[in-house]
Amino acid sequence: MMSSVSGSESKPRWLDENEQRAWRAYVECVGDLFTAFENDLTEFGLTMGDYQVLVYLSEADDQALRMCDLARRLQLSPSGLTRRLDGMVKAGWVRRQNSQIDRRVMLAELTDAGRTALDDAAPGHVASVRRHLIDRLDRHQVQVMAEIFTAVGDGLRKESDVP
Amino acid sequence: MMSSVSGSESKPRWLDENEQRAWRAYVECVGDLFTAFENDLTEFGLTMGDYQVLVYLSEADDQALRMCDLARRLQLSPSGLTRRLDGMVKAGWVRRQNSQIDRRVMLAELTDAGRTALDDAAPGHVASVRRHLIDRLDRHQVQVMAEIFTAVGDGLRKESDVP
DNA sequence: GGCGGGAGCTTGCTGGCGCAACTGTTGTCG
DNA sequence: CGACAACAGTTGCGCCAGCAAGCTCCCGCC
Repeated sequence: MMSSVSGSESKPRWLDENEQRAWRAYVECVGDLFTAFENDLTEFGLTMGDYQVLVYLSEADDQALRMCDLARRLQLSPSGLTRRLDGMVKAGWVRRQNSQIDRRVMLAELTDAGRTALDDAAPGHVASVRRHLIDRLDRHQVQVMAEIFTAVGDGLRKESDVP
Repeated sequence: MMSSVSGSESKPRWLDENEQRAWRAYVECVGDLFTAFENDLTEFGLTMGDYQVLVYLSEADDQALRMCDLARRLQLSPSGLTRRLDGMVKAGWVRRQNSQIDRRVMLAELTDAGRTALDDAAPGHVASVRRHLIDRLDRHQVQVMAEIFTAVGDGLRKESDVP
């Protein structure tokens, strides 16, 4: 008892028809959507994970981010990021660098090869996102989609840092 | 070059601001949302994967489905399903059964324990879905969410069975 | 000023899943 | 009828990611 989920045990407010449709469609779609993006990216020798790393690094001030910050943005555990970077370092896209300011910190820095890989893949990836997702929606749906996921994302973030 | 994605290489139609917002919010949210559901389900000793198996079996005619049909609905590879069922059989929620009609086929059948596990978890899971997702949206947003993901899902299905 | 708590990263272990290869079964076509 | 393609499921292998433990290093507090 007193779980975060309980309180509903008394009276489970089920989903109405519309909610049900939204939920089922979402659950059944999300996985396939992800693998569709992954498949399209293999052409460039990248995974979605790799691609996101490249994007975040390319947007960072010195093309570099602290591991922990990067991990948070990628929603990845520390160990997960360590290993993903292992691969990307070996591929030559990223360089590890010790921070001068805080010697605990490891910086992940985008290499020229990494920037090139991103530039090569970006058009294809955007096209993929359009083809599978964006271009299937009208302006209004895109607008609402943004609202939905910022709202949900905010909610999740709010909950997780209460403790 | 000569990729399936190409045709866009000539002129990469980038995402406008709204599309960008929708896409980023989506990507950054989806993972956390999934793990939120998973965390809430651990309370009942289930994963999202287990839960979905239970749901689909409980909705099937004889509380049973062919492995391949189940795999398709779960968007899971054959081997993936084999192993997931291994766990669920050991947990006593599902029974394997040879089909009389087609001896290649293995049926996955819901046990009474499985039905009970589902009934126990369902209210909490629905509450979780409400808390993290549905109740953060208004009626219209829910409506549009259903539209979005049925449209995208249809698109994905259409593409994948062209070959 | 040094000491304890906590932050940041890595490593060993484990579990889940996809791919490819294999077995057994069915269906089809000459 | 007999051969061959296609289908259903399982198994070996490898990859990726999370958790827990361990190391180094920072910082606040006595």
